[in-house]
This record gives sequence, structure tokens and C-alpha cells, in this order.
Amino acid sequence: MTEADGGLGVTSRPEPRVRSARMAELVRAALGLLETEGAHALTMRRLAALVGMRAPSIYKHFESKAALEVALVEDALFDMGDALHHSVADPGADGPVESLLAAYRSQATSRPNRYRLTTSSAFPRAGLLAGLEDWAGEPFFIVAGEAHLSQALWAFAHGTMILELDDRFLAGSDLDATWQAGAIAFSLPGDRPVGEPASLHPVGRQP
Amino acid sequence: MTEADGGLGVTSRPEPRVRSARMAELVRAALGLLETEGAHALTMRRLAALVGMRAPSIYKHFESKAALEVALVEDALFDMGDALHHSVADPGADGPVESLLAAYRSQATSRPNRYRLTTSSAFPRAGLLAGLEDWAGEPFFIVAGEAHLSQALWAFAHGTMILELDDRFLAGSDLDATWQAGAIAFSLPGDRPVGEPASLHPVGRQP
DNA sequence: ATTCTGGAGCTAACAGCGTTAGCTTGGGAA
DNA sequence: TTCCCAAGCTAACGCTGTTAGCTCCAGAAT
Repeated sequence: MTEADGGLGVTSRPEPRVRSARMAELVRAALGLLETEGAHALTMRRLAALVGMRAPSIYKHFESKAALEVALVEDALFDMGDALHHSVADPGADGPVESLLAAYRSQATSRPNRYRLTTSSAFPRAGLLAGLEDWAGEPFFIVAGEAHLSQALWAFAHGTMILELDDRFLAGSDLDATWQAGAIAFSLPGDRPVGEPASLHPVGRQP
Repeated sequence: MTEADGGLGVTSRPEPRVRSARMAELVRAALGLLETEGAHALTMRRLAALVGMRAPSIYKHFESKAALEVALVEDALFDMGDALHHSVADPGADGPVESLLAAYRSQATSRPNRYRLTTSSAFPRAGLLAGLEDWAGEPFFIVAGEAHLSQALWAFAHGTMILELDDRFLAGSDLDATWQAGAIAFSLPGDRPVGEPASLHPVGRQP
């Protein structure tokens, strides 16, 4: 990841907050609860029981449930940022856009409920570590090379991701092809992988 | 809207559920609460107070809060579907993709909290009127002309929309340009509006 | 005209939620 | 040895969606 600092990166990876052993244990248990049973199962009483305490005692370590969720989401953003920065530093045989999208999709899919929490409208984003979201999202700018296209690419990635996780696409859809359709639409021609199926291309891209 | 039936449409607009006067009043009040104060304010007790009753009485008209939200979301999908079908039937001077995206954005922006509810991961989509979501989303297929590209376009639209509503884009971003960047990426060249600003194109698109 | 019925309101209450107040306890610093 | 405070506890508050069970009245049926 250090390579990226000397590269195109203009933001830097924030320093994660230090956590006591008990805090780390709570976050670990919370992640387990969230992923195995869903957001509705992540309650203070259930979490407390999981680590052998009672709900009010959690407040000795986190000032609110929101603060605990912030910890979960910061983990998610560090994981996502690391994966994305790695993908731009070392894109595979496919183009950089394909590589970035594959990293994004793989990361989100690995912990779907944490991804949902991270991108939820209700989540108190203001409490996040300063600069973390910008750093995690920077690879989109690096790959797209231009602000508006990078935002559009990010929006495509998030939109496709959340619709996939929520099973909103028509049953039986080939989602690999959907991701690839977006990758092609947002790729610079020179960066496109060779042997790209031409049918997926928006017909007649050239003026 | 009837023109669309004879056109490319293969799905048809479902018949809305009939609502008693009291049900309609509740849905109207619920929408007001949702939009003016947000999802957290939409509680059975507050809604009941707004129409001059007590919370348990609502259950004489809707079997659960979820059923009431289904009514709100069905309204949203009918409104969205009507707007999108209208846009494909009568695209403006801009291309069909621009026109569709503009309709999508305008519709969602007009009732942001209802849009959030409609697209929320937690929403019980199974309770929706059969075929309603398919019908509302059909214009994306009509415009893109191909299944995967249409899904990618829909994903871009939703992603951009929810990020815009949640204020997730970098402060000061020109979101019109972001929408347009996506519109261009997903447009067939022949359909692109004339006089497209070349600067929006990713720099150095040529190899 | 009387009776019956059922839709639509009500109160009381339950379980679960996040959270707070206030008490206790034990281990390390002074 | 004393003191302090971090970290646990119980009880409780106000909120949530929801259920049980009662009442009341309009309109249909007799």
C-alpha cells in the first residue's frame, strides 16, 4: 500500500483509532452478529450476552450504539480502501476499471451486511474518522482520471453492488455480465482488455 | 401512457389496489410525516395522532406498519413508472438516456425519503403488487436495448441518486456533470445530444 | 319497530429497543 | 494501608410495533 503514497495518491490512509481489548472483542462480536443474523439482530442486549456482560456495560466502552457502528464501518472502509488501492497499484490482466470493480465487488460481497450498514442512509457518517472516506474512495478518481467520471463510476459500482446484495436484479440474471457492461461503458478504450466481446459494447462508440 | 402499451412494452401497468377513504387518508398523512420529518418520525402513534385516532386503530385498516409502507412504496413505483414510461414515449431534445435519467432523478428528488424507503434493503419487497417493479423498471430495458446494459444503467441511476440524496458526493460537486458523465457512458453515439461538451469525456480516451 | 351484527374506534398492556442513574466491586496507585 | 476509578451490575424510563378485549353506533334483517 505504501507504493500508492508515492504514486497518484493525494490523500493518505488515516491512522485507525486505538481500541482496548474489550472494545476489539465487542466489535468482533458485533460483526459476527451483523453478518450471521442481519442488522435487526445487532442489539445492545444480544451483543452484551455474546461477550458475557449486560447491555448497560457496553456503554463503558462505547458511548452509544452509533459509536459501535462507526467502529464497524471504519473497519469496512479500511478494508475496502486497502483492497481498492491495491487493485490500482497492481491491476491484473484485465483493465484497471475491471480490476477496481472486481475488488469492490469482492470486498463488499465478503461482508454484505457490513456493506449495507456502511452505505445506509441512516448511518451517522459525520462520526467517521476524518479523511477515511475520501482515502477509501480515491482509487475511483485515480482510475477514472476525471472527477465527474469517477463519481459516475463510483455510483455505478455502489448501485450495482447494493442491487446485487439485495437481490433486486431479475432472477437468473448474469451479474458478471452486468458488471462487465458497466466496466466497458466506463473504460478508456486503450485500457480495455483484449478480446472484449464486442456485443457488450455500446454499439458504435466512435463518433 | 396507453401509447406505451402498443410500443416496446411487454409488461403492463398493474391495477392499483383499491383503498378506502380512511386508508387513503392514512397513506397521505404517512407520506407527509415521512417527507417532512424523515423515516424515524413515521411511527404508528404519530401517524394516528395526525389523523385523529390512536395507534391500535390503524390496524383496522392496515395489518401492519409494513403493509402501510408497501402502500407508500407502491405509490412511489407507480409515479416512477409513469414518469419513466412517459420519458421513453416522448424523449426531449436530449438523447433517450439523458431523458430517462432526468425523469428518474426528478421523480426521486421530488420525494427523497419515499425514494429511500422504496430502495431500502430492509423494505419487504415481497409484499408489493405483482409485476409492479418490473413494469416500473421496463423503460431502462427499452432505452438500453439489451439486458445487461439496461441493468448497468439502472444501477448507475440508483447509485447516483442515492448518493446524491444522502449527500455522499464531495462537497461542491457539480452533480449535473456527474449525471451527464454517466449518460454519455451509457448512450449509443447516434442518440447522443449534439454539441456534447467534449471536456466531459475522459481525457485521453484515445490510446 | 326491534333486534342483531360487524366495522371501527378505544384503553391497557406486552415485549423489545436504546439509554441513564446509581450502586458495587476489585485491582493498582499513592 | 488507603484511596480511587474503571468496569461491571440492577432497575427503570420512554419509546417502538403490536395484541387482547371492550364499546359504540350505523345499517341490515326480522
